[in-house]
Amino acid sequence: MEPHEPDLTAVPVTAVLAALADEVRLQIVRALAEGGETACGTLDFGVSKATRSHHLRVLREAGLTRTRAAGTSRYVRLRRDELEKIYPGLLDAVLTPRPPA
Amino acid sequence: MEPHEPDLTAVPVTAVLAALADEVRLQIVRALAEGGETACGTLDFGVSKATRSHHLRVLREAGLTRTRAAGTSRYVRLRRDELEKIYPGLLDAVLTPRPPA
DNA sequence: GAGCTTGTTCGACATTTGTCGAACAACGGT
DNA sequence: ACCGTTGTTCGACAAATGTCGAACAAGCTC
Repeated sequence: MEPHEPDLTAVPVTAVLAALADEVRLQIVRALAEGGETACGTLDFGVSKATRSHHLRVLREAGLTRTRAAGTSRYVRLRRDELEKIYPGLLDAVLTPRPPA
Repeated sequence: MEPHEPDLTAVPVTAVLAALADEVRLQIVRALAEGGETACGTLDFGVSKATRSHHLRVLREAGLTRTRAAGTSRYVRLRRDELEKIYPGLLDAVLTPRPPA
């Protein structure tokens, strides 16, 4: 089945925000922003495989990531350009490790 | 009791995003962004008083709004400047009615 | 083909969240 | 002092959400 990667314009803003409003998913997004395309297995943040898979699906269905299958692995990457186009500044606002107080 | 309006730097990003990741609260934020300081009662989006009060508290405790009491009313306003300082671009990215596809 | 690796899916479960009505509190006007 | 207006708080409840282990699926290697 297709990985269900929606058109970003078809995803409600609230869904995008909700996808980012989780500590684990934010860590994933930060890792992807820094490391580019990454194998799922590399994204280990202290949760089980099942939970990680769940979070990756949420991100994917919110239009934040794309997934490419290769062998037994799956490679995930951020849809930065599209995101920047539709929600300019969003990622930067959220990704900066510690915003200047 | 004080309305519990936290220092924005003390609120985790996920809490800010979660506060924005709700349709009703987004409508409230949009109304505040457009209309400036607004009486609670004016913010009617088809939910009960109790629910509206709940949403306003979530926004306040996420550091997004400030509340001022006057008579029997309470006036709410967006903390735009602080928000812009700590999460530059966030509000704009979220507030624009329909971003250009 | 057997076995290992890599992920997804399937319940199950506890927690959180959005919603409401009702009760309560504070203030203003008559 | 009463009453109406404006909001908050208190359960209660249903729905959504994050988490896990176990089972399953798909691919690679020996």
